[in-house]
Amino acid sequence: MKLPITVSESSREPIYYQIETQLKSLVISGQLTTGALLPSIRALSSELSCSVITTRRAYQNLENDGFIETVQGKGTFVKDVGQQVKTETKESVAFTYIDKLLKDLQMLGFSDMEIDNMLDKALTKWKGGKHHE
Amino acid sequence: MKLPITVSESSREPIYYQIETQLKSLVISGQLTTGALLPSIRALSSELSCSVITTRRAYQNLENDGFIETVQGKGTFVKDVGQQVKTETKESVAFTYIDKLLKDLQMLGFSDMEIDNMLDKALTKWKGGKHHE
DNA sequence: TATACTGTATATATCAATATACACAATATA
DNA sequence: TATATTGTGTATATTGATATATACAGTATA
Repeated sequence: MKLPITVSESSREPIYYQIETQLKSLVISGQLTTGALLPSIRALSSELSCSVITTRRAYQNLENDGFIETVQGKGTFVKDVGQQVKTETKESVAFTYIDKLLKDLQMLGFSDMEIDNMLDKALTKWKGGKHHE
Repeated sequence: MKLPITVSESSREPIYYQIETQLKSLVISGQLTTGALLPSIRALSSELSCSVITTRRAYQNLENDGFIETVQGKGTFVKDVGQQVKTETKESVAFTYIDKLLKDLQMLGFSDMEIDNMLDKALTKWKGGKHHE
């Protein structure tokens, strides 16, 4: 099972955190359903060209947060996450992301109108080009 | 001279990098002009409740990138950055930020229309509430 | 019962952040 | 006009977080 997860070497966020965040997104968005078997830490570390310890740490943090469950020798599985928790988490995370973007763009010196225009343009391009990349 | 710089303790980006990024934004947005004296590494570290070494590292990286210049015993000053470089950097950085947001929102499972609506709403709120915070 | 797959634990290297002592430049003041 | 003081940036040593390789242990299956 190959998951749509990527890590950026140039990002300053820890690799384990990049993995953790994306896996959490896959769970709360429903792309990974309850009981699903996740890739083994070895398979994932090979896929992402990182250490087993790094994928392990991501899994462990998610287990501590109640999103997944690991069983020695068997594998790691998605736990049941209530629909309400999913929705609330999604919206909360989305708000945080958007808010940060607006702050960053303002600090770069863009006006409200410029921000508006850039977002419009980016969205149009995004909708059109998403499936060809 | 108090600069509009903040560091987030919960962010997983290194503190020196948060400072570096925001200072660079202030320079390329023109909010800090050529020759301007930056706060001393001690003043800034005190303001941000971090170590002198951390602010120092941000300044040093910016010096290596040609944005500022430090003089032993005197202080740190903004270097002359060409208008073209400023504009290009601004647009490039903005594009990177927006692209990342769209990717993140998609991974959270939002549809194009939902993303559109969320951004619209956030922008409206942003324009209205910006000056009251 | 061998082997091939799971997750787990230990030790090591590098990066991020810190406190503290050092060196250079401007300035107040005796 | 010395020189003490206070402001700059700089260098060293130490702690904690991040990432790694490698050896260990549990589980399923050929």
